[in-house]
Amino acid sequence: MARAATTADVFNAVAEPRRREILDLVATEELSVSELVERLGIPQPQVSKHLRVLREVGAVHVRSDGRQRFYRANPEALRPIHEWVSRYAAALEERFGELDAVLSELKREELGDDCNDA
Amino acid sequence: MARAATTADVFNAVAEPRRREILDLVATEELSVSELVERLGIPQPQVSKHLRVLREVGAVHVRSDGRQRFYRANPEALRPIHEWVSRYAAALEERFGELDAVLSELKREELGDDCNDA
DNA sequence: CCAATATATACCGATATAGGAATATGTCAA
DNA sequence: TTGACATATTCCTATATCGGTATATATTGG
Repeated sequence: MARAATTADVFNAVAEPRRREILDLVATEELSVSELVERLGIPQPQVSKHLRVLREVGAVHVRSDGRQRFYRANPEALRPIHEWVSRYAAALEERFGELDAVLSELKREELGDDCNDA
Repeated sequence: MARAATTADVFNAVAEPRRREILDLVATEELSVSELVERLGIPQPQVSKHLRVLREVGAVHVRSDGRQRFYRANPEALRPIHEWVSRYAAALEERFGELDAVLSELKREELGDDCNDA
């Protein structure tokens, strides 16, 4: 067996930097394929193919208007990623806390090291 | 060019479910390869290969003790994912808010619909 | 109907897998 | 040294890409 399909789940879908870029572009506003092509600076077929992957994992919604198709991000599809990584978020923030502790320690030492067990 | 290497970045590394499973296992406690093999129920070479990928993106730390190697997760490596998906977290939580609103609405209707603009 | 526009799909080539089996490396013990 | 144990690496095959090019499928306007 080879690697899992990019359409297997949203983790695989957004492992591709271009697709994250596309999601970021359509996160706040609806964009047509042409507009995406223009902003990304890559050939239209590639954009369509990336959009297909994003569609198949539900990461984008499409609205047809004439011959244009407007895409927008569907953050709900990112929930599995958010939930998974959130289990580590505490540790990440704890690390910030540790950093703060270290900095405080350094600052205390800097102010005067005559405070050790004296 | 084919797909990006799994070792290219942490997004690709954790796109593989087994590797997320491994990270989850070593998130709270240090585990040897044998213990991982036992808990995952997959052949040892595969575990070692997954661990190698996780190592190469810095997602795990290793400690050698005799002939054993103990692995533990390094949440810091997940920060890019956390930061990226956090930009969508607001939308996700907003949706929770919407859901709450809908539920409240349903509950209010259930309690008595004679309260509408009366 | 025909042409032009907007988008999607098909085909091709190169590559990086993931899984399985076998083997290599490293470490302890007798 | 020899053997057993723990782990890493190598070789193999099948597959699912991703990029590029060409083409198919709407949809609109004249």
